[in-house]
Amino acid sequence: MTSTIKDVAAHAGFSIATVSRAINAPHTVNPVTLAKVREAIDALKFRPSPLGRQLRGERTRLIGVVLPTLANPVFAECLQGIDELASAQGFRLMLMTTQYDAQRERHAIETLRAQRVEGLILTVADADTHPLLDELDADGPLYVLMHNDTKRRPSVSVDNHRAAFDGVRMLIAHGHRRILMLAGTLAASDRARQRHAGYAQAMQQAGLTPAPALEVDFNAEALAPSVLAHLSTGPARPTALFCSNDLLAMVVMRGLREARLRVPQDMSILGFDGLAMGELLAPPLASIGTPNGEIGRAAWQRLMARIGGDYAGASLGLALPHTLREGGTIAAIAGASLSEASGQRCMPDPTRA
Amino acid sequence: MTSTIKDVAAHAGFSIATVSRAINAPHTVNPVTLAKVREAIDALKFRPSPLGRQLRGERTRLIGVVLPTLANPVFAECLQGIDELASAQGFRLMLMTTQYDAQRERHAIETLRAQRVEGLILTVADADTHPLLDELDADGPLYVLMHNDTKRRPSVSVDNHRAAFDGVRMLIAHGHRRILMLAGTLAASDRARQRHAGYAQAMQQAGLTPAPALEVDFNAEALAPSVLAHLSTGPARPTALFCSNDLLAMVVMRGLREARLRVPQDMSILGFDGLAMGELLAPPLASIGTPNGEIGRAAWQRLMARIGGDYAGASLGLALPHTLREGGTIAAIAGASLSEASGQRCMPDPTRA
DNA sequence: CTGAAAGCGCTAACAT
DNA sequence: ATGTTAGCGCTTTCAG
Repeated sequence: MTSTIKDVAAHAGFSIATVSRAINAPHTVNPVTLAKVREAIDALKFRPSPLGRQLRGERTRLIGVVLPTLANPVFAECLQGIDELASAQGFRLMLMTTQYDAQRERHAIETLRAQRVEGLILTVADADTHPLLDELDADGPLYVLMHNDTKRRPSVSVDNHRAAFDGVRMLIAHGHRRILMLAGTLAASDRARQRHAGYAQAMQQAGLTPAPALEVDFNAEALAPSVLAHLSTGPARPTALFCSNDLLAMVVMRGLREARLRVPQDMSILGFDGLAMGELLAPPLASIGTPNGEIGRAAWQRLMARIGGDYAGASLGLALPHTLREGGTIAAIAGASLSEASGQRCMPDPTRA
Repeated sequence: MTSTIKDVAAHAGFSIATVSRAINAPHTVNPVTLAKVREAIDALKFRPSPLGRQLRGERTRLIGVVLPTLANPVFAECLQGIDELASAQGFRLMLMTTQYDAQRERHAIETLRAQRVEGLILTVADADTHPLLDELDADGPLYVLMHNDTKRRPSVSVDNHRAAFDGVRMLIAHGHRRILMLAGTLAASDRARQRHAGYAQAMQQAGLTPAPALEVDFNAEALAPSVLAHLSTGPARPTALFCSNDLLAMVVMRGLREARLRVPQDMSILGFDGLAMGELLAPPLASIGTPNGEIGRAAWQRLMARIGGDYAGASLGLALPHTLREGGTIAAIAGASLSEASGQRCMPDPTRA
């Protein structure tokens, strides 16, 4: 395995150029020669080193992937989707995670760039205001964003605004009037912003008053007293919570249980992400679903399109359809008209596609 | 960014060798020169290409990671642990997944090897009988296994036999006598075998008869009729199920619910993995926990030790301590003595450490 | 159809 | 302290 093209050439009795051709353009070499070279390759268990090729300035067949974390299955699923296509097409993946940290984002991109990746698939905290992406636009490599919901850059996501809007409308159709949105500490991300905007629009459209998102500490064992106060006190307490992601929704559900609030009788819960695991909860978690594997695969295809020179079709944001999973965590409030709830079937906004 | 060491040299008015030294051994160059070179580096936004270094035969600073899948949080967590240390130490990770497929395992290892990774961290289906690992032992690169529980090779895991033994003993201490083990379709893995052996030993030691593991289709929506028949019929039906992993346990819980069997009143459930998510279920899933992040980090450290030439300490299997999470999915059977349950505190077998 | 040689970006002797 | 040069493994003109 430490054998090089030189060894093969010597073993076969030809020049390294012929060996190279035998590998990369078999039809240009004499069949007899070809056979001998192949024999030598087998005998020496030779595998051409990508390093040589890469250095030679050709394609490195390397794609960088930058994700916030793998602790959230959303990203693990995306990566799974990417990996599927990548390995089928003979590309290698170089992975870096950022923990939502801007400095680590910068470092990851620089490292990958230095490694001469041919393309980059990434999820950043906030795509619109990201100077690094401007740099990438300026002098490569080509990239595609995942889950960053922006019109200004090549990306694959769902329409977060619309998705949240649909979800909250569904809560309203179930008779809820006091609906609060809960967000993780990462309220600064572009998707969190857009989900809140969707929430606000749905509320206003129904003549209700949206509230700012309430920040919840993700890693805490129980819900903070200040948060609980918002949820359980008085006649004005919310009857439904829209959580900006499923992991958060699960933590909140546990917190509520510990606070002796029943889901969904005392509080309805709507998550965002559609994690498969949510369905296994009791009651099964209602959630707005994103097709993560599909997002990963679509991001890959767009990246390949861009690398192939197809800038026109692949330069803008692509919104994949979201789904609405109506689990057991949503109760209807007495007297509500449910007629409004049906008929809204989760289409992406066509102006974004 | 497409600038090379040559460009910098030209810009600064020195030779490429001086530039190289300025980067790799700053103290050996004249401070004034150094300043000029650095200025040029900044001006051109030059970052040395790892490719050149790698080809030069130095360290590639590349580590390959081979995992069955990222859909199971167990592996995502391991990867997270690895990534933590890797990025802190300036290594890059190349990731490949195998979907438990032997051919893909082979392909992944060959690809990574061709890329000249300095080391490999992997989880394979069955470590003991794996010819590829013998090849790796023979001519590198160095590797460490994760979650493969074998004495014969460098690995980091828990003591699966002992862990299953502890867990099943706990079930027995709760008064259960008819305990069945359920396994995913991957019953062929080394860990599944050892978990079953642990189950069998605990049963026998209590004078009970172990049964072969019952295979369950992971991806099915509901439990197969044939499986349900095993679980729900007659007076000899099991009162407790030991599931070979948490994902399986969750699927089984849903299946039981649909079959109108209550957990834990009608059936107790014990999982394996200790996924954080299991605690959010209702009732919270009892499970044997593996410290996945820690396993990833330990694997990294062993690999680094081996690369550093420390073969003695890092060449054998390391078993990290498992934990026993007693969730709400386990009910006591009337008349059981619980005295036996306490006192067993999840230590790894000292002969393995 | 095959070989010789240049060069990708870099490091490390070896010279100066 | 700095420059010159060879060479890592490979692909690709350019000659034969």
